[in-house]
Formats: sequence, C-alpha cells, structure tokens
Amino acid sequence: MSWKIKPSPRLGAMAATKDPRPCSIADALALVGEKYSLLVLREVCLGNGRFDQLVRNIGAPRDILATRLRRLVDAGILTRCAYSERPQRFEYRPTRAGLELEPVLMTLMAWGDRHLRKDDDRPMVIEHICGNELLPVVTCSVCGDEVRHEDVSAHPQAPGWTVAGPTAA
Amino acid sequence: MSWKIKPSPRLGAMAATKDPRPCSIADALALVGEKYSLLVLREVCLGNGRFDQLVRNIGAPRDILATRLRRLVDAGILTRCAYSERPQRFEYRPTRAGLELEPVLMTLMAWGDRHLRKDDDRPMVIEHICGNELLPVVTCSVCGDEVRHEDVSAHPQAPGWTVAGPTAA
DNA sequence: ATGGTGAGTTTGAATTTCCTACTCACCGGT
DNA sequence: ACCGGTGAGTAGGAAATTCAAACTCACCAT
Repeated sequence: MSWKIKPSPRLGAMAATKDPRPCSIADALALVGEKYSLLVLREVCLGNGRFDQLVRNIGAPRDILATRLRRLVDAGILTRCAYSERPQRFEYRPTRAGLELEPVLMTLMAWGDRHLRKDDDRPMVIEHICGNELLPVVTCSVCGDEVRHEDVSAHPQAPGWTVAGPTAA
Repeated sequence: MSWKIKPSPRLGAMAATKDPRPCSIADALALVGEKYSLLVLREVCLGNGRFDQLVRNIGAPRDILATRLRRLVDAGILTRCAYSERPQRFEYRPTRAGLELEPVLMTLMAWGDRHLRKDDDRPMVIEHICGNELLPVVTCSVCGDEVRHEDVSAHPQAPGWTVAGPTAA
C-alpha cells in the first residue's frame, strides 16, 4: 500500500499574509469601505438620514443597512438622533468626522462623471458658493498647486516597509 | 380546519428598491468599491504591480486578487503588461483613468491619518514636489477655495429625484 | 377595529470570501 | 537529468456575508 506523501507546501506561495502594508487607506476602507457605507454617507450628507429613505435611495437590504448604520455610529461618523418622541423616530446625521469624508465622495463622483458616463449626462451637479459648478480638484495645502501623480513621492514610515514592499526577506 | 390567511405583505416595507438614486458615486463604487480594489490601486500607483507583491502588500487571498485584477483591467483602470518574455511575467500598471483615482486615495488617506490615528504615527508620508509634506485639500477648480460642506448644494438631474429622494409617490 | 407608517429584526436561501493546496512554465545548480 | 525555487495564477470545499421577503412593535388616523 502506498500513501501520497504530503509534499511540504510551497513556501513561496502562501495565503494572504497576515501583516499587509500598514496604511491609513486600508484602515479607512476597513471602516467605510463595506458595500453601501459610502452611499449612506452620501445620503446623510444630502440631509437625507431616515431609515426608509436610506433604503429607498441607496437600494440596500434593510438588515444590511441596519448593520452598517450601527457600525458608522459606533465609529463616530454618524449620530442617531430622534427627530420625534412619541412616536419615537430617528434620523442619522453626519458628525464632523463624517462630514470630512465628503471630499472623498466628491472626488469619487467627479471621477465617475468623467470616466463612467459618456457626454454630460451627470446624474447630479454640485454647485459651489462661488456660483459655478463644482469641479473638485485636489491641491497641496502648502503651495496650492493641483496634485499630480508625478509630483508626489511616498515615504513609508513603518520599519521594514519601503514603497516597493517589505525589505527583501 | 383553519388556514392562516396570508395577509398581503405590507406595501410600505419592501425590499431594497431596484432603482436607487442614479449617482456616479454609486457607479464608481460598483467598479472600484469591492474589497481590496482600491488597495490594488494604491500598490499599483506606488509602482508595485506584480501579483505576488500585491498578495503580500495587500493581504488579499490570491484568488480574490485575481478576480479583482481581471475586473480592473476590463474596466480600463489597469493594464497587464509583460515585463519579461520567457519566462512570461506580468505586471499591472495604472492607466490614465487609474491614475486619476489617486486623488480619491489621497483624500481617503488624509482622512484616515486624521481620524483613525492618535498623534502623528502616520504609516506613510507623501511629499509634494514643492518640498513640503502633502496635505491634500479639495478645492473648487474655478475659484480655488477649499470646498466646505456648507458652501455646496447638490442638484439632482434625473427626473423624479430631488435631493431628498424620489418625488412623493 | 382596521389600516398605515417608521424603524428595524428574523429566517432561510443564494453568493462571496477565505484557506490550503495544486498547477504550469521556466530557470539555476549539480 | 533531476531537484528545488519562483511567478502567476487555478481548484475545491468550508466559513462568512448578503439578499429577499416577511414579521414585529409602537404609534397614529379613520
């Protein structure tokens, strides 16, 4: 009788490493990157924070939405405030931290408008107080210039991490 | 014998509506909002586009990563180019459209740095060509002012949609 | 008493993700 | 020629999530 000897698994091809690059993008996404979370924030920033409105406008299943809302409230991104006692009814509103995610939504929307739609059939236009349609641009807070890919360089701070990955094992 | 009469289901409390608010944020997220997709973009923008590097630096399961890469390539956000024939080896690189998502990553990172970390233990610092650390700010491309929540107003274009949801049914 | 609304919860089925291992093509050393 | 190693994935089954539809509870209006 013969057994298939278990040939020690390849050492190079392992599962997802348990310590990926430490990064605030990853951390932020762990909080608001789940399906629907950013759409909740969109609606809430539009002033539209009641449960059934969220269900309708986002198109999310009610139970999932309830889970997301709990998480966003716990994270301090939303607050749940009563807009009526007897009958008790609630409304979700962005906290300061939540409002500070709006720039993310705006740049994302601008990208979608530019790359996902042909012509000018934008489903929503944002007007700036200056009187013009808002075309959001990301700039350097110091010099004020628009940020371009070739004008920035990343410097990882965590030990063992370079821009190219962990220092050669 | 008695049957439980099926009491026609409530009309008010239905499942997720099949036509949520039309919105480029939603469309963009449908493309790049799945788990890991934006982290792929992060690595690829860092110039780090080989499969095994992505696995290590992102911490994603290999099969999921393969699926995401296919999707991003199909969407025209990444390209898969050979960096060596014999043996064939590939590398993923951002297209123009992919690079234009960098502002989203930057604002997200800045938010994470500000709200998810106490003190200044940022895992990564970005330097702008002007010589300073980059603190990205979203501004109005016309007037140049920083965009603040209270300075913008949204105008949905789709018929039947106001900022507050579908026109009263 | 009946029906309606807001804000969720429950339940079971359908999808996705995750983990571990496996493949294929090639290279480099002995 | 054989052995081990690397890059870039694929395969298969268990575990976790999502989804749709219905159900609950408290209250108000008729």
